[in-house]
Amino acid sequence: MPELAEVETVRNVLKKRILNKRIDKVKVLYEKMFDSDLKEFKEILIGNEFKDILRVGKWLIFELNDHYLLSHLRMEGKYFIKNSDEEVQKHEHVIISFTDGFDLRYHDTRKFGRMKLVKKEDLWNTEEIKKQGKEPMDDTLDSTYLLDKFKGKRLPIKSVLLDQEIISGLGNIYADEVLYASGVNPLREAKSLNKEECQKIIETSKSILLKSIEEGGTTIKSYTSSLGVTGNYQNYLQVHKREGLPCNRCGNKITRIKVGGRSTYYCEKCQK
DNA sequence: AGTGCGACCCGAACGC
DNA sequence: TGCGTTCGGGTCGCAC
Repeated sequence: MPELAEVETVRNVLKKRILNKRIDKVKVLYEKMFDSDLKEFKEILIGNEFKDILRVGKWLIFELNDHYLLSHLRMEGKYFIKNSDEEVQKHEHVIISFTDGFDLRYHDTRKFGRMKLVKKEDLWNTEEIKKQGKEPMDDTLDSTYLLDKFKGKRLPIKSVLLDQEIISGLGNIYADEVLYASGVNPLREAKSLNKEECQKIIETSKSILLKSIEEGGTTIKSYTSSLGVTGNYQNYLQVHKREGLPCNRCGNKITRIKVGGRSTYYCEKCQK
């Protein structure tokens, strides 16, 4: 489940491998992956090269000459670098071949990921990008901002942390970890959080994401990739996927419940 | 506007 | 063993 830390890891790894290489061929095997015109997509990519890779929230942004290619990995999207003569595997939906004989291949078992091409000048007017809230690492994310966003919200704080329009980058794993580290019960109405608790959420989400990026993200479902994107942060998880195991703070058993249809792990004793 | 829920997907896990 | 069923999880779109 790529969240901000995993997407950042993919960005860092890809940057070392695909920048400034001429694109020779493009093959799209699952067209619904695209929100933009497929023919135009191929025309623009062929002969072009990736100049840089950026990231906004969980969106990967490949910079071309006059365009950006936006890519969202959703649940299980992965990028592989493979030799062009290697057989195309099941679930490889987009294949971008470079003139040096290597491919960038997008692999997505569940086909949830999306790609979209936008003109450079339109990037910040693109709906998907424009609506992203502040990232935990953004120094302008403060308790005033959060209190304002939480105002009047009766939804459980867990669900609100997953809302990318408020804080951008948290997913189901880190939302649980942040709430545990903040000592906040996931079921609390967002509007009930005070300034100190908001502050705590900001601090812990920043430190948890930074630590996770340092560790190369979290690998829950183990997979091997030719990119070597196999993170270590799963070794640091305090509550996620730890149902029935003792809380590292108080020894109480970690509980698993459903919040807004999502699995949520927390300690009933430590999180008030 | 805020909220709730099914749909999109498919492999893995589960139940019998 | 083998088969059918359920689950998961980010985001969108629709209904209330």
